[in-house]
Amino acid sequence: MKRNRPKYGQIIDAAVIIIAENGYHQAQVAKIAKQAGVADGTIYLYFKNKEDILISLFQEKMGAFIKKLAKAIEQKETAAEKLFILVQNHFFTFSNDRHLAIVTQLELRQSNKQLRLKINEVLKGYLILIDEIIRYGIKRGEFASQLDIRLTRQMIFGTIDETVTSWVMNEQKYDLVSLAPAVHHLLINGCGKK
Amino acid sequence: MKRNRPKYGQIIDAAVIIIAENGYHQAQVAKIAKQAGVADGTIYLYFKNKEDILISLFQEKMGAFIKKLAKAIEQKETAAEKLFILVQNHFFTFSNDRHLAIVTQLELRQSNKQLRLKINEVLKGYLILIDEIIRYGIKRGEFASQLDIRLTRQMIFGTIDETVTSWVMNEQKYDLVSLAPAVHHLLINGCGKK
Amino acid sequence: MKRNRPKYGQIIDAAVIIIAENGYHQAQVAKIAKQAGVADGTIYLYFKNKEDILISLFQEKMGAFIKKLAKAIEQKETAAEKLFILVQNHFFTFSNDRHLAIVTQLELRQSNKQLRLKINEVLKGYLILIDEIIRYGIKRGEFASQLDIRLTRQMIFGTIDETVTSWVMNEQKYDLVSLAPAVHHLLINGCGKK
Amino acid sequence: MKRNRPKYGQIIDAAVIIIAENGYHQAQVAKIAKQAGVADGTIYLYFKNKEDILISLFQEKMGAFIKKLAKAIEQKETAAEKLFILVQNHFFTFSNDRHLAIVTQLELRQSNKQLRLKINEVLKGYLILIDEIIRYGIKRGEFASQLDIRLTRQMIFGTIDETVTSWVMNEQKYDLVSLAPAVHHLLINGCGKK
DNA sequence: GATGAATGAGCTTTCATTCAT
DNA sequence: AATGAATGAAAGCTCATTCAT
Repeated sequence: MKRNRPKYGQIIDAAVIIIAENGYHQAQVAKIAKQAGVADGTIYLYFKNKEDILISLFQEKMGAFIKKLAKAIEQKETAAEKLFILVQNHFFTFSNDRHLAIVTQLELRQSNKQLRLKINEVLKGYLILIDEIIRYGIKRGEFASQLDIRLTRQMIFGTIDETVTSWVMNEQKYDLVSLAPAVHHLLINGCGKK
Repeated sequence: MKRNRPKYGQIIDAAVIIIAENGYHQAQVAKIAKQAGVADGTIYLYFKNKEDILISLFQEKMGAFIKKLAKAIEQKETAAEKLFILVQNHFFTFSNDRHLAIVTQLELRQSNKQLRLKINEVLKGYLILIDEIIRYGIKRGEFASQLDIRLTRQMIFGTIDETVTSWVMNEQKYDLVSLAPAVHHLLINGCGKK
Repeated sequence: MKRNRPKYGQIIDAAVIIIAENGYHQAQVAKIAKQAGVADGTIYLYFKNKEDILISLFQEKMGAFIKKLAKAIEQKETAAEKLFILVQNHFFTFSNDRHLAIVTQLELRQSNKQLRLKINEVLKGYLILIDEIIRYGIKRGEFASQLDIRLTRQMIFGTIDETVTSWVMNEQKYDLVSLAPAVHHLLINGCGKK
Repeated sequence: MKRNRPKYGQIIDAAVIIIAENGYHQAQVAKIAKQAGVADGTIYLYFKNKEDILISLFQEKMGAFIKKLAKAIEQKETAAEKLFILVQNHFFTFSNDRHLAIVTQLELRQSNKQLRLKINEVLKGYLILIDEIIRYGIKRGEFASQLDIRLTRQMIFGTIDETVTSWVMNEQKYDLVSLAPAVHHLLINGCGKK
């Protein structure tokens, strides 16, 4: 299996760095190959084409994040706690990998519709986690019973995403993780019973 | 002044149509020129370069929207009403100009960091409107006094933006404006006192 | 019309020279452009792609030759005379444009099936001329009445083509035109009544 | 001797199949290796490079054919009979190996001048057979004494070759062997005394 | 002898921008 | 002011060949 061989990960990590440092449109395959310490052609032994690098990158990095997140959420008892874990983990993960933050929040969004559809496919796993928390919260009576699941999910995801994007565009110059409680509070309020 | 001559608006309107129908990366200057009914070279009598068309497009369209929005908000008494007007106008405006919705929510986000910084410059006017509502709501005692202005603004903008983007990506197949009350409710909850 | 503007012919003539001198696989677009005295991109204002240059080249050069040939053949009374004109003109034309001879006899045959099908389309006009002479000869009683048209055409074309190809592969070091009478004699014999 | 080891023939046979089914330009070494059931690198234990496979292919296949042909021709008494055997055997051989027919008539002609010169080297053996028949026919008084050997050979080879190529390009949808008598008749006529 | 992962040179085409008319 | 023909830089991908195992 290709994705278990060391060069696979090497190339993806190189892509993250090159895209973060040069921008999406200046991230030529040749640059990525050089950063990964392989020949240009080697890239194509592991990836179908350039787009495939980007999709794989997103799948690997976000997939791992979502899996870790799902486990952490499971541990918690209340919907409020679960939502807090989600916000905090999200902020923590991107704080710890600033290159990845730039790539997912800014650069990968410059890709074409085709690629973004594949990215959304991956994101679906994340959105499902949010949906589950909302339903759980309603069932437990923590959240208002008349909540529209889709809109509430859009509020939660939109707020978190906008917060991270703002932080990245401000060149990550304040501490993101410490915002988690306040953001969580806003969201809980939004979901809460009046 | 160039922006008062008829061809200026003609070219911007052509750009909106061409980008919406062909996507950002397939919106060549030649196509825009043809749609606008001018020669390729004529574009450069009105705009410095291609990026300048896109920035101007955003300035013209969003600028007009923000101005209109500011006036409508002024009319309302309470922060909750003001926020409702903001949400509803936002949804209404994009519902009525579906080309513009595609361009601002999907296509223009594929531009490079450089361009997006300029776009954010324009958006700042919109964000200030949000900030004013939040402050006004706190001052009037409608909103919780401990609200973090920036985070709250990010929640409001993030939620609205995510809602519109989802609607565009779902090919605008449901009614966006009718979501305004529910979205407003979520946001007011988020801002509200416990 | 593009094919009437001077650069159209300029590029085709440049392609003939470059292909003849460098071979089909070493005839890069950049080389052709340079030889034609235009920019690389200019090529694409006149031709859809590289293959289109080659097809157009063949159409222009062979098309003109076939047209000229048809006129010359018309002038002659007997099938034998017509056939002689065909052989002689064929040899004469390629003798006078040695670059073209190399391109059509050697280099263009290295193209892919796709291109060769288009080339055959053009050649059809030539083969029709041969067919007409054969039918005319049979009708006039010059040629044997039981001749199979297709096979006879293949003999005539095959013989002429092989003769020219041999001459080109021998680096054109003998006089091709002076072979016309002997070749004609062979063919007439082949077609003749016993 | 390498050409006596089983993998040598295996690779050549694989090459014929791959080239016939994929075309010259789509016949990558990797594909040939896979078809032959060997590793890519193994090819280079038996052949100097890719071109060497093609030359060897032609040598092996055409060499065997020419040898067989020479023997068959020897058996016959008259030049006319010998020529008939040649035409018939030629048609028969390619009828029976349609892959080989595609490769020699269409695909190998897409090779570069270099390779075709080597191919011509092999073909020389075939052309010599033709020459011998012509000389024999003249000597025996069957053929016209003033025949130009080279031109007559070009007529014979050109006619046969064109007939086979046409048959291949028509997707081999008629019976080639049954054309032998008519083709033979044309050629004999061409060679004959008036 | 056999393998197959790795190499890296090489080329067509697009398109924003210019400038002579 | 307006035109539109001409420019030319820039990059993803293929595949014959090698060589460590």
